[in-house]
Amino acid sequence: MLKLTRKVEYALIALRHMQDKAPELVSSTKEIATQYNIPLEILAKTLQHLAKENIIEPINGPRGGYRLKAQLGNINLVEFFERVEGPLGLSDCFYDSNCLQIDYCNIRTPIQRINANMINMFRSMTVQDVTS
Amino acid sequence: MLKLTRKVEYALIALRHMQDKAPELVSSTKEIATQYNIPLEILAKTLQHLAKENIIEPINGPRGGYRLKAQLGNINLVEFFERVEGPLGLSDCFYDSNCLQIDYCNIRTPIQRINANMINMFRSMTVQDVTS
DNA sequence: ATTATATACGACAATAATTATCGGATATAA
DNA sequence: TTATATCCGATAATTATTGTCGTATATAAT
Ligand code: SF4
Ligand code: SF4
Repeated sequence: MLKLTRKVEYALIALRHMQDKAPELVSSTKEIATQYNIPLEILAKTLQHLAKENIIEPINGPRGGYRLKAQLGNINLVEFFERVEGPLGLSDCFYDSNCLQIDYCNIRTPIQRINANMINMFRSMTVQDVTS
Repeated sequence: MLKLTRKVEYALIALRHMQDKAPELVSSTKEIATQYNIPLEILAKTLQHLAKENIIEPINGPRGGYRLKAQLGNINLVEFFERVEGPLGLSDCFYDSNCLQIDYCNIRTPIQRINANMINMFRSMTVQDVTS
């Protein structure tokens, strides 16, 4: 409960890896997968996803890879999580309404309050807070 | 990602239900399951669990059920989540160490910092904040 | 041009976590 | 004695997450 997914962790590991280099240098999927012991194919998908989101920039061909494109300090963690994993919330009912209890639920309002606290907390941090 | 489990939600719904009654009145599993449209057997397990944790008190036999035993204002949400669902953390490595990346991970420290923020936030609220 | 290396991407498979069900026991008030 | 309720282990179903495979495309180096 309340855990990050591996995909988010892999993304953060990769971003920090790129951040640690001079900005013009590229990092290949294989290089990152090897260094951090991450399954190559999954990391590849994750990086493709980050590229589609314009967070990193792909360089095709041999000696290719990715390098940072976005300013990590401008992406707060809520935005980042949602761009990587989709909608965020302590309960489904905040972005989807097929909860069987939704019409009778007596905790929805208080949970929403707590959810707002959590969202605010993550929004107060940026990806850079993880990669530095 | 970052969602509560149904079990936790069912527990909170039930606790709020009990809290809304005079303290000496009992609530049966069936009564709660019906009113909130929760699968009976799952709710039963959940309430048995809460009883073992001394959060509610079981009354056996016909006209039985449960009533509140603990002071909900004394149980913070971290404690509650952990008593209902086990150890809490944004990543496994804070309570378990079979993460394949653990020896190479470059984000463990910052994630731990963020985890601490999250834990502090949940610790600053009590079950009563949900049930009132 | 050819080759080797790298990303791109859809479809699929395996695993793990969560959620739900079943069967039969014990306690007790009426 | 009976009906109602909790108790509890075992198991099944479902869903979410995580991982794999095959093939296509791009491009730098030779
Ligand atoms: S309606 Fe209530 S039970 Fe359903 S997801 Fe929202 S908070 Fe949870
Ligand atoms: S070691 Fe790193 S990758 Fe593994 S669980 Fe901890 S933070 Fe996540």
